[in-house]
Amino acid sequence: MDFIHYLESVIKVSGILKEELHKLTKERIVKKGQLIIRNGDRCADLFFVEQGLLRGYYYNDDKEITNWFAQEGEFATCFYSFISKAASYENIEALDDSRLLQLPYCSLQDVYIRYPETERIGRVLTESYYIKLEERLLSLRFTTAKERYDNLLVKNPALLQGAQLGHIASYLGITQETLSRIRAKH
Amino acid sequence: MDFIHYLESVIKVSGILKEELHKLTKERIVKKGQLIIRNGDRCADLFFVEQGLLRGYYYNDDKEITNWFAQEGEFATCFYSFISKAASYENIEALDDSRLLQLPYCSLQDVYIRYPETERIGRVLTESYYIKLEERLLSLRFTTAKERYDNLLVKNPALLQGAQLGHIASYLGITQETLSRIRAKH
DNA sequence: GCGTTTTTTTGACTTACGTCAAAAATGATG
DNA sequence: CATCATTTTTGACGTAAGTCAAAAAAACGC
Repeated sequence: MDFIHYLESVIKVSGILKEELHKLTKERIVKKGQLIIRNGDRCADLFFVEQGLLRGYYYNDDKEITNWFAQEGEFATCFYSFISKAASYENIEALDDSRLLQLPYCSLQDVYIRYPETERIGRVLTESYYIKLEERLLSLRFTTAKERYDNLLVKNPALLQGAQLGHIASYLGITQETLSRIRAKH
Repeated sequence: MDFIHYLESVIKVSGILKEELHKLTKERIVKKGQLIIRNGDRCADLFFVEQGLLRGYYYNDDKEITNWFAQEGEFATCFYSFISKAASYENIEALDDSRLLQLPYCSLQDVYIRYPETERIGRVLTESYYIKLEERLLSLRFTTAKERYDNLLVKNPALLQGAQLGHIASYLGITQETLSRIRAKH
């Protein structure tokens, strides 16, 4: 799924807008292990993963906590920083050699103003991310560590290949040790 | 803070749009204890609390879990149901005699289409609710029960008047018993 | 004001998961 | 392929908060 196709699934994208977006958007190739956003910096770009895998994480009490993964065909950004223009508390790291599209905040705002119909994309996307976050909160609060792991195993087995145990564990809200014990019992 | 003033803080609201919104919006008076949305029903309205206090809650394992409170000047809806048109898993209850403004989903969609600049309100509002939810998740995950209570005490003392202990407790992600013990130690 | 229901508190006990530490497995590098 | 670093597993023990149950306090209806 490429960027323009994704947008076309949400709104009609005119030829002019397509061209405009193509101009504003920059392709970026990153290597496995590369840090794309460092916490403390402002995250002023919206990324779209064309190929590869990204991880958003932060530190809590000196421990790395993975907040999200972005797989091919998904958006990625430090949402809080991107929206509020404040410094990011998250880091973004490439877990694989990846090809990204990069759209600066100011370009996006510009598009919003010049093509008001794009506000709809922003709204619909944000709504869908809200729903996902709500589901995540419910799952962290009311399901056991094992249920969350089993659920991920079913819903996103690809992730368990690309990311390592510690990343998955903190993403699921548990320690590495606990996840290892869960796996040991099949 | 009334509805129109709130909107005006986000975008310019033309006279025509104001009138339009006034026409589409219905005032609704509800009594303390009244159920406004029942889970299983679709929540097809966006509410704005002009006066009073609402509570959104759901059941998990036969236990009531308070998901949010909406105080004066705030919006309230079963977000998931409102966005997706699916049945709501939440209930909405008035914790006080309240005066609400009620805007139906279809009217809102209509406004979005006829006044594209309002998409911006939808987007900005959703963004701000996303950030709040993110903060909520972090707080549930990384702070102790006592820290969460102390924090609420500072940030929203009014809530501790209007709502009862059980509501507050499940909102903070703890049991009533635990919250009672926290309070006992000043 | 008195009895009934609802809400809050207190107590004894349980539990899922965390912590700390060390061993085993895996993988990268010259 | 031997070495060193990183990742995963295993073990012993700790703890914040949950559960169940019953008493105390507050709120409500008549």
